[in-house]
Amino acid sequence: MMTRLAPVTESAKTAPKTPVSAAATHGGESRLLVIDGHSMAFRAFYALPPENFSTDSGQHTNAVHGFTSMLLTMIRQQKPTHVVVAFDLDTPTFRSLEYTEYKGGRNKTPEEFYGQVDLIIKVMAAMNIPTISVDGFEADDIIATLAAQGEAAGWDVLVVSGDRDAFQLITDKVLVLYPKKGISDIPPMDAAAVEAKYFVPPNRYSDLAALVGETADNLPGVPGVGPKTAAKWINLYGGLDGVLENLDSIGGKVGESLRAHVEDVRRNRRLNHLLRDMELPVALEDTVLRAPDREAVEELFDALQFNTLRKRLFDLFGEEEAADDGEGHEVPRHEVVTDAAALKAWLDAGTNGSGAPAPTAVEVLSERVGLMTEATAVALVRADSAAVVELGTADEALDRELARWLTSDAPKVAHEYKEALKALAPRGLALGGVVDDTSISGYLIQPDRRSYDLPDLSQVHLKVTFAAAGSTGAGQLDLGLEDGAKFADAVQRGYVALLLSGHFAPMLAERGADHLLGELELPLAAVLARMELTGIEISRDRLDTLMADLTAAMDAAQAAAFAAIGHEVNLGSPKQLQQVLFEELGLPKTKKIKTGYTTDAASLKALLDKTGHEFLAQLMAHREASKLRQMVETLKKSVADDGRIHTTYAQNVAATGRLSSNNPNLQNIPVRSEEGRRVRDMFVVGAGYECLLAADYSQIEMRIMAHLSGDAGLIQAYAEGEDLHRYVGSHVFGVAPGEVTSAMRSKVKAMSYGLAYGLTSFGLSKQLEISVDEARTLVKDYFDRFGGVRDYLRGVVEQARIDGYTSTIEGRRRYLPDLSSTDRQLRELAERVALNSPIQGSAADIIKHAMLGVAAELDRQGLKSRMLLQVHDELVLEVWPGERAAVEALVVAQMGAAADLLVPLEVQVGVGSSWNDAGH
DNA sequence: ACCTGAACGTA
DNA sequence: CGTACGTTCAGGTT
Repeated sequence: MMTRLAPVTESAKTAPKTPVSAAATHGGESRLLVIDGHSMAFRAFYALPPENFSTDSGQHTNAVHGFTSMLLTMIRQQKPTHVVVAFDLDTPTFRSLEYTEYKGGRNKTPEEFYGQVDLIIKVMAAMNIPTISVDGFEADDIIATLAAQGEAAGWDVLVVSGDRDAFQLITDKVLVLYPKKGISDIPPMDAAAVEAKYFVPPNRYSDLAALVGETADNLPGVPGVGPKTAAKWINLYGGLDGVLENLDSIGGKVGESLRAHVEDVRRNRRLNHLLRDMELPVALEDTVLRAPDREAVEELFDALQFNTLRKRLFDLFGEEEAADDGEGHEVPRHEVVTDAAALKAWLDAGTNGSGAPAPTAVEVLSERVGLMTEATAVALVRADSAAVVELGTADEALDRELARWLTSDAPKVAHEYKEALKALAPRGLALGGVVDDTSISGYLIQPDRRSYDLPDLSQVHLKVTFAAAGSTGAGQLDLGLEDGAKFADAVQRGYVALLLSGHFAPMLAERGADHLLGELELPLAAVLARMELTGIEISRDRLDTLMADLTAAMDAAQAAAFAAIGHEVNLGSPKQLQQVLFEELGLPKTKKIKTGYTTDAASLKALLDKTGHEFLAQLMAHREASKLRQMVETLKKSVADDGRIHTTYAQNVAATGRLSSNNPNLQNIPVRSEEGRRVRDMFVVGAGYECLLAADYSQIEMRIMAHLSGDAGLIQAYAEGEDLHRYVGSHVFGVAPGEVTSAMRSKVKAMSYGLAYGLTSFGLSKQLEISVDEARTLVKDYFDRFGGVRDYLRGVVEQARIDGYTSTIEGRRRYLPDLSSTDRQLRELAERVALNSPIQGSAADIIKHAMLGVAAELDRQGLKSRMLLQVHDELVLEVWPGERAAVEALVVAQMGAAADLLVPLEVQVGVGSSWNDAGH
């Protein structure tokens, strides 16, 4: 069994950089890297946007760039001694001659891909890496033959392919690197991984594929037979031959199906069998990894405009580039530190330098324990050396030394600091002195990215593609990598975080965002970690009762709905509902959507009012009950062993600066409906505590609007403590405050909030069910009275167009390039975003400050009460007996003082034994 | 196995 | 044709 997937040295302190050519010649073991050229070129093509990679002459190079980058990463990580790339030809193969539809039905090759394979072959030639293609055969056969030859010679073989047929090659000596997505995530598949995924050993994979079929190759399998059924048969009869011999003993519909398609299966098996005994034009020994042809690389990479890749290539092969800036992306080797003295020596070596000590990256390795994670080792990475400390070794001196340093002010860089804290906590370890978390600094620089994974950030900001070697984050497949590979992977991640941190620092400074990172987000991460670890208590009794009630309500509504139309239908399927509502019952059509006509709640309500059809009433009742039931079911599943729910807050998801909550989402627990509030009633005070306390800001977004706009009228209203909507209503409608009717008040309320979202007259008319003209007049009257608001809103968009971004009161930016888009829809959306972001974002800034204040004050006063939840403008705390008054006072004080606005920040507080009771 | 759209809960 | 999210399901595609 080959286990080492990345180089590990235990005593490499003196050799931080190891050119591959040296690695290739020392030691007796040979490692062959075989690459499926076309499939990886395609992966690279789809992983990188073609528009970002082209030469001045217009030749697209995204596939070439991605392929080369992937190859360099592979060579660096896997340290092969031999490398070869196999390509398909366009000519017919023995497979397409037997079965003309083979690989048919594929989409046409995109235009941008043309010519890139030829360029890849040229790059390989310049790198002195042999490429092989053989007329009449596929790359897969070449690969299989090479793997067989390598294995026969006693070598380790790594096959890089995006084609699943390669799985049949896996043995103790042969691993397949199969890209999961793109080219940055290529986990190794070994026999265990194949079995885990397909339930058969690798040598039976082709049997399975023959039964199931392979859409990519246009090979249909047996209808109704998926991997599970196929694996069952194969394991029962000892392979496909056994299955075919026992055709008649397989019963059921699938058995019939199999007998009807047995010829397809035989054909599939013939076609997916890979040849392992081809005559190849290149001998195994000729694939030895040599130094690249420097001149050829220079010339070719000049033409391709590959400057970063050129540097990486020469760094990798140990050739010094002229004027090396010392920033070569070479991951330092690591040592596994096993005693306190060695750890201290390593740590001291990093702090002895003159001037300010350079930060050390801290990457925590962890394993899942139930719903929680627990640290198993810590990787410490500096620019030129790295150390790994395993936890739980029972070496107390080592543990003490590590704990001392982790807690100390020694500057540290992390990626996902909060997760590190949560993993370290169960081992009694803290983490101090963290000066950067690249998942957060990356977010502050560019808050609307989808992902802040290290590979993504690295690709975007450093232009370095690096492949995650294996199990990294939680929830990923643990392929049973040896510790060494995991450590090397963690060191690599730490190293990339270190590079990113250095890259981000000047960007943050330039934006004036240092304080957002250092004084807001990083301290907040520690507060959030504690909240997440604490969780909130759930009442089992209430949960079970509610489940039962909702199930009964759902079933009753479903039965009544079926009775109303005389047959069954999937009430959860919009498609089937459309059929029933608009075709069967012939009800009037609702608003058009992509897939037909909407069946959303508002439309159903309108239809019910119009027609009074019983089905509609029952459908709506069913929707509400099943929705709630599903929510309760999900909550039930996320109750941990301690009887509490531990959500996870994301600090880098909402582009405005808000937190988001997931697993489960505790920021969307119902509150409006009576039934919904029963869900909120399941959240109760924990044993030993006195009550829950909920504190929320009153109208924080409107107050921010008043502050930002400086509108005298709004400021006065808040200063006088008036009912804001009543006050505004009296001015807009020109009546005395006492004469503002509830209809007037709700119109004004809708408009006030709408303005903060970039509401249009059209939208307002829709919401208030008035004419557009009426809405327009309302807006005009509003702005006549509150001109500051109009001027502010207008100014925000203008300024954002000039600057390219909006800012919150703390200087949190959101970039809005679409403000200058020629696409009207995009542009107007960006305008609404520009209106909303400073308001929503400033509210987020404020409550984040409040959380830091509350946490600090609880701590300072030595109280045992604790913060549990944040819901955008609300905090929920668990109060220790006797601390209620003190907690209430400090929460009000800290939330109220979280920002210095032109209007007061009002805080409402409630207490109770459940979250619902504490609300108001 | 993965993705998208519709729907709906919150602020 | 107000903003910001997360989750679920169905239905469609690997």
